[in-house]
Amino acid sequence: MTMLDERKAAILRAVVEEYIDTAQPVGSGHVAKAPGVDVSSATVRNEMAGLEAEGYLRQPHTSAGRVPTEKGYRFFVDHLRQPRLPGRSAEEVRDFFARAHGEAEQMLAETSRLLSDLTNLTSVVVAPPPTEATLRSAQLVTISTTAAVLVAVLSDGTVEKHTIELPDGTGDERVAASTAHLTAHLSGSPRDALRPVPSTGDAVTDDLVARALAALTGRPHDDPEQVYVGGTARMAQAFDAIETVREVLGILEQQFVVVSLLRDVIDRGLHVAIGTETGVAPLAECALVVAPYDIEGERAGTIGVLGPTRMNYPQALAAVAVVSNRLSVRLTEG
Amino acid sequence: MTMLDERKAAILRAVVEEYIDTAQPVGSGHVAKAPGVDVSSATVRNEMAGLEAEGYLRQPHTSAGRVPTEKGYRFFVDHLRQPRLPGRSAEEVRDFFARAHGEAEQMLAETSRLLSDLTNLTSVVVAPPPTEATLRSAQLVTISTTAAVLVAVLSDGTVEKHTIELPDGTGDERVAASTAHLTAHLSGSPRDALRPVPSTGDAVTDDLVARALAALTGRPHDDPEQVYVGGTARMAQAFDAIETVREVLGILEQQFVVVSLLRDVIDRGLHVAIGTETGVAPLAECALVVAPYDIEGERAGTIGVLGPTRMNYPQALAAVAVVSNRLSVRLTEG
DNA sequence: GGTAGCAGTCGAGTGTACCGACTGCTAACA
DNA sequence: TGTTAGCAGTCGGTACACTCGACTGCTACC
Repeated sequence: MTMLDERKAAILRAVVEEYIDTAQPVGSGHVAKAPGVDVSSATVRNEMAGLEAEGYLRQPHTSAGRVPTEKGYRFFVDHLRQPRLPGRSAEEVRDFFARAHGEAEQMLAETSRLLSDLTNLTSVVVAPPPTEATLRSAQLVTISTTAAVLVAVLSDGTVEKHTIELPDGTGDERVAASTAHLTAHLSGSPRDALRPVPSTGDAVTDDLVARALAALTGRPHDDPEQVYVGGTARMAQAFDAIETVREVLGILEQQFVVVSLLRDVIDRGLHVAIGTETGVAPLAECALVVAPYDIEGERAGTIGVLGPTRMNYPQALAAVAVVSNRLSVRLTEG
Repeated sequence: MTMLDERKAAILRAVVEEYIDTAQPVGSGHVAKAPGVDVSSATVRNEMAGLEAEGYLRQPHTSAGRVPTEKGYRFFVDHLRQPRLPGRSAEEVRDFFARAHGEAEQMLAETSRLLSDLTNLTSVVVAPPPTEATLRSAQLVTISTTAAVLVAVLSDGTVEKHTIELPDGTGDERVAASTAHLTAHLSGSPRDALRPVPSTGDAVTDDLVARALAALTGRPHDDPEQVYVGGTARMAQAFDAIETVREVLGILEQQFVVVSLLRDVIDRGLHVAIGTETGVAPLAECALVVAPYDIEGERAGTIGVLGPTRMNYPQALAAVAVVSNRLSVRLTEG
């Protein structure tokens, strides 16, 4: 069922490659000239008819060449031998991670740009979800007579910030007391399961402590997983139907959709989702290449590129794979 | 020179309004029917010929209607009576700021979405530049045996985070000592002019303190002013030339360009920049409506919308004005 | 089983004619 | 003098016919 004889496979590959290159339906004549296909155009025609019957190819109109279907692209990527990144790009990646500096957030944003540059596609980088880290420190800092900032540092190095309104008549000493109290009772606790803290014996201080705790506990619908999208302009060159561009950009603006899209694909064990495989209707003409990255061996986040179904899969797969590897190393080393 | 008699002004206004509405060159017949123009199409033709000679209008082809030039749009916006936001939109803004919650960053990101929704245009929100705030607190928190996080809280409530590598053999007590030392000597100092701190008498601690200070002092090319761009998909409906969309999206991806563009416009004392007035070549077919917002009476950041030159200026001006006002109030109150 | 060649299909490109929406101009009019 | 009606002219857009070229499927032959 999923098997094709050697010759059909070669012909299918030739069609896909040519179509990726030219974006034009490809005819038997071109295929016959392709390397790896050593038969006449007539034979190619016969085989292509078969491939069409089996759903790998499709004819936009009678008397036109063939275009790959989703199934055709799927076969193509499934039978790709492991692709390598061209030397120049590999070097670019190396350079990037050698020069890379700064905090994780910034690195991820720049990684998005890198991916987009490498592949000439739109790129998506999903930051690691809020970890199950433990609290290392919680500090209240007075900002004005009525407000303070609660700064919480987690064991994974992330920092959370919340603005807290000060109860009337809170002096510096009570703020300090609260900080001490919070740190004493909370440090080491898992971020997601903070225990209530005992009373301090002072009502105002208790109030302040409660407010801080509430800020840490109740996280309403903030905390949307952070996602960095880069190279959206490239979407506009990929399609000539402006309507398609609009729809895809619309999807990309909905961070939540993007995040769950990537997660879904990964969860299904895929590296590539083609057209309707993405499960998102407006992306019917797009394909997505993804890879997870790790921090200290643990699944952390996901990176990927999004482009038209007729994108350069070998290049995209190679770029995503290499970048996710390097990124894992970089983030693990710190 | 910049004056037009009453009738010409009415005709120009009619042309601009009709063109904004239909995106089609408008002919004398339509203008003659417009409210406020009570002359025949023949007279309109005569006047339009004049307006064209003076550079307010332009004919795409002989035998086509007229289209406003930049100068035409400029006259139109300069002679707009102060526009009001339609009731429904005003309500939307009110609701938004009533519901608004969370930290400043998140608010700005959501404000960008709001603006884009109100105007159906691409929106840009530039966060306040790093302030001249003073340091309130600097705390080092150990994350692992080799790394710590430096958390600095500024008087304006912002929090800065830097990862610091720990010198070999730094124990908790030295980290604590460093924190104490930094806080003691730096709190109250302006963020941008941190003084060197005296030695602690311990070499390792001094090393650690120096590293923290370096992290605070040396900010290489991080710190690009934060900017939130929303509704880029709407750019794709605004133009039918895909090439234009691509160019504009390309510009919007360069945060630095966007930030300085807005700043330039504000500095020139403008609220609206039309076409080449933006000073950015690829935006020749775009117009930008901007307004600054304040925090406690001080110029803080800028908001704006970007759209085609034939955008709905009254709506855009009203939306930007109202949102910037409300935002100022909201950010000042805290 | 593979191939050459032929008949047939259909999109894309081209030239022509026509229609409609304009304009500028001129002559009449208040 | 300023306004208007009407007319001649321009030109983009659409419809249509036609050709051209790139395909295909099929059949007959090797």
